[in-house]
Amino acid sequence: MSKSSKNQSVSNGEDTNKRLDDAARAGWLYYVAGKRQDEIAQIMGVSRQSAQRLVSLAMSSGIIKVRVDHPIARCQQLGQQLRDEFGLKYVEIVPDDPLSNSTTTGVANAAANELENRLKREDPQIIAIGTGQTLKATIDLLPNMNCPQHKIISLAGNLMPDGAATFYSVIFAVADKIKALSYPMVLPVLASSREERILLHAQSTIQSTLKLAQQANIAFVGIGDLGAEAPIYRDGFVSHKDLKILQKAGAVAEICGWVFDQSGILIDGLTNDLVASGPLPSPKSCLIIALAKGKKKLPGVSAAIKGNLINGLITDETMAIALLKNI
Amino acid sequence: MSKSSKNQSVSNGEDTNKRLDDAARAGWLYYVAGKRQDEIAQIMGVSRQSAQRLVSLAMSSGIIKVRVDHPIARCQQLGQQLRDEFGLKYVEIVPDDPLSNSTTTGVANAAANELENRLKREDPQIIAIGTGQTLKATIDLLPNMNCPQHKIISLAGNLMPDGAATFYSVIFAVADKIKALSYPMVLPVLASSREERILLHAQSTIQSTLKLAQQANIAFVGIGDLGAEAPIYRDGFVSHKDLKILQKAGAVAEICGWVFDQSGILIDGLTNDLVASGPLPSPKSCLIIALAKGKKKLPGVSAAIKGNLINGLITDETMAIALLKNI
DNA sequence: TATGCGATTGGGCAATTATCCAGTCGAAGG
DNA sequence: CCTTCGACTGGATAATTGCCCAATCGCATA
Repeated sequence: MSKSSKNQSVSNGEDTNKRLDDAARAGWLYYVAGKRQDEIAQIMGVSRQSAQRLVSLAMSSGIIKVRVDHPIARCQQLGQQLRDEFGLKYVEIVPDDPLSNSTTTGVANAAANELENRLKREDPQIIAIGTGQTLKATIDLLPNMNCPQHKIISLAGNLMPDGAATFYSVIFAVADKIKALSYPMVLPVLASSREERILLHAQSTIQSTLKLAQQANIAFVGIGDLGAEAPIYRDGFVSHKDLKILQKAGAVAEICGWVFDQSGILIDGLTNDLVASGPLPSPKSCLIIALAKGKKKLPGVSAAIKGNLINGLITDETMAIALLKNI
Repeated sequence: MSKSSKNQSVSNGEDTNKRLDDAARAGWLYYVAGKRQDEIAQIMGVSRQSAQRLVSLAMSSGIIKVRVDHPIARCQQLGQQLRDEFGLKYVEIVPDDPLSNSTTTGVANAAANELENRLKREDPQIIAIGTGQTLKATIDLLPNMNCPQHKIISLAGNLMPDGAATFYSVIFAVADKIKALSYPMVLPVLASSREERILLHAQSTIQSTLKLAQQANIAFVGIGDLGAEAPIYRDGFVSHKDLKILQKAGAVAEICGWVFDQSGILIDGLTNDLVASGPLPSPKSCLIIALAKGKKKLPGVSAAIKGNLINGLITDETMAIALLKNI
């Protein structure tokens, strides 16, 4: 396993490996063995500052994974209430973080945890993945694994309107990390016309990916709001004009590009006619977990639950409380 | 972040829960959300010192679990060499810790990790557990889980010679933590005579436990040295005189009370005639992982491998290197 | 060989965290 | 009602960690 890998770059490769190796060792000594940084420096024969840098690198490069193994009562209770109230199959609530406005911390960790659990299963799983910031953060938190028995399916198109492959990395990163078969959707998020969509979907590779997506056991999706800063607008998938039209039509959010109203009903006739993603998996056969944090997503989450678009949720306390208040 | 933390009063349950809950939240904010302790203090409405205490409690009480997700090259390589050289099925090497003489750090973590992986499986596992300090530390590191599908079998007697239940806690603690069926061996480690052993083993509950132990899929055992500070002597299971006799007879170590010589061959006729533990599971059907760290255990580990008593090993770099040198 | 450039290093110091300690609170008991 | 005891608190302070910066190193290029 640890053979000297073919050097990819003259200056990097070997060197970077060595450094990460040292970082891992330093991180181990610090977090597992409980050494102080100056002790680590002594053990590893470097200066204290270098030891500090290694420990810090270990943490920031994700070598060190931390999890909290305690049912935080309030979160547990909120989760149970949500399950009961809305008939959700899976709910995970993470603690609030009032001083931060990150929309991923915590939620991404919890999602990575659940995803990892799935991946540890021996029976082959078909795992569908949407796109978005939170999903990206989730994958970043995933450890390296070896799971050739599973299949990872991209649920949404991965291309930017100009053909660039920005979000590509989500599905590729995950496949790379866990050594599973991956099925990306090499498509734009929205086709430029109904005809194009038909053409795109006629491709045999896309056909089989779409088919697999319908058989997914579990799906992780983000929920995009449709406010002024809507991700699909900000990322250039829909024009400002189209965004306004969607808002007028009562659209509150989207999942994998599928736009829906406050009752969770897909809005026909507008951008939904162009969405290149396949239909969302059926909540009857698939656990569809939405990752959502932040006030802006409340209407979307609420609607997605009402419309039975999702049957699982990972969010934070504030959202949980708001959902329960809205009943 | 090493010393202190001993306040484990047996007082008010409700109160302790609340405190642990707060600790979990503080730990989450600190390690997952990356807040500073004064921010946590502000968020949770306590003084900075109290926040510090909560974070510290979260860590020392094991609510916070840390793992290193990186193949440390040197350890990987040593592990592979050991697998190849001795035909072991499972080897895990943890980094050295030259400044500490703990015999559990690292090894216990790695064992807890492997055990946890097993427990996450859905197909029912029969998991056998020996006794000893390292096993105890391993269980302490295990998170709470819910695995009613598995069975946990105690491999060795759990009673002190005077009937006290000192090591009881290992098997009970594990069963409690993971909600699995547990089969303790309510026996002394050594019977006082051959006749007593027959009597003890005739009990139907013991019978079924012994039978289950033979069907184990995986076993975690410690290796006890038989030097002047031999655990089975120190803990009062054998007298000083018997220890001397065993040493004279060429005994180098014991697993679950079964004493063997430097070739890993069980020594007949002495204390082995009194061992209340059932026979060790067969390495043909069971993955028997020994947990061993520390120079004193080298002869024992080497012998156990030679005699095919074990087919798995979790140890540290020093031991690994020493084993490879001994070939 | 000299030179430029980016990465790395360790000193110095600020920020953060850990611990000491005396005072307070509350429960248990006289 | 008072005392004792143990746990908890916050102020003060020590210990540890994080970061800036100038010096240096490694290396590719002129």
